[in-house]
Amino acid sequence: MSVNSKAEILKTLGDQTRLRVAHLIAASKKSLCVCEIVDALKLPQYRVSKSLVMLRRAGLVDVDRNGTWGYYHPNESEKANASLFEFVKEFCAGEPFDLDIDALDRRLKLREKDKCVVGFVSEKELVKLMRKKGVEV
Amino acid sequence: MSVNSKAEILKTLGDQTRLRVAHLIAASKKSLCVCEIVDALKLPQYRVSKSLVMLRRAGLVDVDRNGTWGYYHPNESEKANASLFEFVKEFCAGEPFDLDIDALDRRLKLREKDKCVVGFVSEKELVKLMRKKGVEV
DNA sequence: TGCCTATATGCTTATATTTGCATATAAGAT
DNA sequence: ATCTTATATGCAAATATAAGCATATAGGCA
Repeated sequence: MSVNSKAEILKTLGDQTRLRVAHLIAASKKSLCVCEIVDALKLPQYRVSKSLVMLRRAGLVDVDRNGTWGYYHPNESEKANASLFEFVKEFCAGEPFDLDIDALDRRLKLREKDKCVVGFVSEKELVKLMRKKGVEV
Repeated sequence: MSVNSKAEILKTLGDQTRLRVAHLIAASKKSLCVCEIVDALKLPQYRVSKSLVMLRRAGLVDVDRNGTWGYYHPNESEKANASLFEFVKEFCAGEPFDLDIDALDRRLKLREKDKCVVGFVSEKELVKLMRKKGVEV
């Protein structure tokens, strides 16, 4: 791989939004739906969406589409990515990034049969839905 | 460390010139003098110099100054950097980056008592000096 | 003193990037 | 068919960045 494409990968990760998104995808064992990422990071949808496009262009993530819903996960077809995502996880270990993971984990509790079944939800709605579902808030 | 400064580190590495410079510093066991880097990468001096400033600002490298000469090495005072440089070495392992290492190794043969004693030298001069010194070209 | 040489830096231009907003697309439900 | 919802994208403005060249600084040496 050229010097340029290696640099391009790091540049893509070198942005707050994209790094948080990539870290979430790296750290989560599941494929993540866009609205789950949006809610976990509390960022505008278009920003997450654009970040995902760039991560995809850099060959880092891939998407499984299921109707309108898109599930993002590390792109395993590039075998170098395994260690890259390991690095991202380690590099982002600790305080500020952990909070994203926590928020994601809560949000994932709304899944049914391991699939996302709601779109964006505010914190208030999230709590309401968790109560209704009977999961720990 | 904030999300921002982590992203900043990756952004700093996400540039062809800076990545090549960082890789050279990561892969070399020795502190490298600016002119050695310039010659190994065959890039304009100001470009290498500016790259080093940015790598330093990002906390990645540090310099020991010896008169006009500057010797750059990984900044060990940030303990997270050890694994970061390990990553850079692995990430850049292989073809295009290896050529930089080869060029550096040749250039380092001109050192005396492990110190750089010449400034920029062209390929032609390099060969001449190596012959004069009696080292393998 | 004045001249080299190693390295850093200021300035300019061209180009890229980020952000935000509005809107498009497209699938599903009523 | 229409409405809603999930996701993507086009555009404009503000800002940042990279590249190149010229020049500054500053140490060592004649």
